[in-house]
Amino acid sequence: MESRTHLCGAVTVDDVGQRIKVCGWVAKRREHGEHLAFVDLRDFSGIVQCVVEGTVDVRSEYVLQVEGTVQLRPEGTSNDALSTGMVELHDCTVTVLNIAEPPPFSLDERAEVDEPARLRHRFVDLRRTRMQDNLRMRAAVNRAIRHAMDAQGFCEIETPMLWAPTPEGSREFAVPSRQHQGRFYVLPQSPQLAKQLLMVSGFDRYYQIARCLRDEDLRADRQFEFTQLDLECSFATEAEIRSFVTEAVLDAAQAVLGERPEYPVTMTWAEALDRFGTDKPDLRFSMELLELSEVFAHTEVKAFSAPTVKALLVEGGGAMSRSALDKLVDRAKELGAKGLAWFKISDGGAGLELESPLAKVLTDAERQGLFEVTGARAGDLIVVVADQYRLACNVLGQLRVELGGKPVSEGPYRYCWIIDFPLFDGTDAEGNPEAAHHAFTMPHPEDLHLLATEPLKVRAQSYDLVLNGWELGSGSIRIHRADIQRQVFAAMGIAEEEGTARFGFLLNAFRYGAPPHGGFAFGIDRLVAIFAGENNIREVIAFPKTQSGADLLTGAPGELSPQHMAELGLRPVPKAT
RNA sequence: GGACCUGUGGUGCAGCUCGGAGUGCACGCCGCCCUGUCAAGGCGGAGGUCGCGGGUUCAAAUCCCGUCAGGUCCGCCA
Repeated sequence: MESRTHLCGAVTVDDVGQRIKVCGWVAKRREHGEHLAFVDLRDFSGIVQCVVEGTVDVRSEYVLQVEGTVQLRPEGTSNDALSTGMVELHDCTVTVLNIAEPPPFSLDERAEVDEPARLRHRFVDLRRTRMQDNLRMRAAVNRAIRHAMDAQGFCEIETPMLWAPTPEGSREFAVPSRQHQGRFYVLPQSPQLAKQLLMVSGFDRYYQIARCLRDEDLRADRQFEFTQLDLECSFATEAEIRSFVTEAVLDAAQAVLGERPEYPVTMTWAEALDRFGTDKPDLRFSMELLELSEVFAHTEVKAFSAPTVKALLVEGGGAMSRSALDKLVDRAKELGAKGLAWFKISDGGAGLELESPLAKVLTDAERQGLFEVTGARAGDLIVVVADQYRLACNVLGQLRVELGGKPVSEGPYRYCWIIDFPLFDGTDAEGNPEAAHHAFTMPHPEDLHLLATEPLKVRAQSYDLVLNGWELGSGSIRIHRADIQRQVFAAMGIAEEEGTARFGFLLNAFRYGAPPHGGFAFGIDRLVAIFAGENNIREVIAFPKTQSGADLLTGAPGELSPQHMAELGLRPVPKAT
């Protein structure tokens, strides 16, 4: 005899009359004296009500097997909130499979629980419907992605977790070697180099749902360990690669949301920055950046004497209090702006009027230009940042989301592709351009001639996928030819020997017939969080770490025994005081 | 590395400005009552190092300084 015949949430009116067995945890017990008691039994699928004619010695979260007869509930006692609300179990034989202490917090969905408490008792927290649903949704997303990649001819290949230190962008986790004391493996920040080697090997289309590790500070959307769909393919154009990824993310959405989101729009990096002030625009709302540079081109106002003057129109923002505006100014400064000018718009009878510390110093033409460009109406607020172009865009782009946006997880789901990124993003301490993506990114063919002369103007064949203002991932066409790689290294001030030292095994492999190739990787944690309606990826990770990188359940990071340390050739350094 | 917010019985909160006995609310827990409830209901009870340390004061959950933990963000994250 099997121990259960039905899942709790799957008992229906079709089962009426049958003798069935269910297993689960006691969600709730309601006693009505010595003749009647109700036990709500819960498993991941839902709750079924068991009617006990008498008393029953069970408590919350006891683990039970209940054998009972399915009956329709008496007239007027059905419960619409339950999938099984029309039925209940009678003549129950209750077997206590295990007792349980009272849970450390309520498992009821309506209860708000302190996150540290949830993390300390994650095994209980994961019993809750929310977490069950999130992790099962994650499994469904993985399944859909695997299916999509398989259907598009990709081959799943695993790559090592113990890899060689290859200083790239992010800080790597190091693993000391026992057999080679004083030497270290690192955990991969991504399978980037491995998958490029696989292209040289002729695997043509590779993918992997890969764990990546980066020893950088944590955020709501960042954990040390995260999971990416990592893919690479040979002999494919940039557009083809984006199409492969698009299929995967649209299929994933369809699998868990039941409908296919709009096909992603494609926008250049330059356009995204100009219109939305960011390379990860949230396209669910407009409120685009407004260009005031012309209006203030010859201004006497010091605050606006800058290469770029841009603004946001906050409809209805005129109602903001002075202290709220002060906070906004502080926020702009935190984001790097020198300041933030604001103008409340009101109707003065004879036309629109400005209320602002700067209202008096504007000329009539500037005032007029401000109204014309923004199209502001009474009750609105205009905020203005004047600065270098990139900075002004970035600050307003961030404020745009904070003033007009909504949580990332709320629909609709608006994917977009951002293309034509700059190859280099600023310069390092020695004035050398730094790779925006990585050092193997293929320059835009039309811009190759600028590499030596104006490297910061070179566009890259790289592309990001963005969903509702979150960067899901990025990819690029890689450099497969040694001559172009030399040019890029030269532009970055990397001597040939240095490039060889850092990436030697890859460059060496490229000498043996590297095909043209490119790829992509996107964060599955972020994708699932958005689909699950969560604003934090910890909610879609079974055992996440806190912002300081601690695991409150296991106590990690922990200490090693002196013996273990010695075996690894490690000696604790006294803490600096 | 930095900014801000939070920390009060098992859980969620109030109390903190303006110092006066661990004061209050809801849930949970324990006991009793209750034959149709479903976040059941009624009565009773237990449960506290107010994160920790120091300072001010006759007196500190409350004011000050430091520190720890958690969160959000800046830096960082090719």
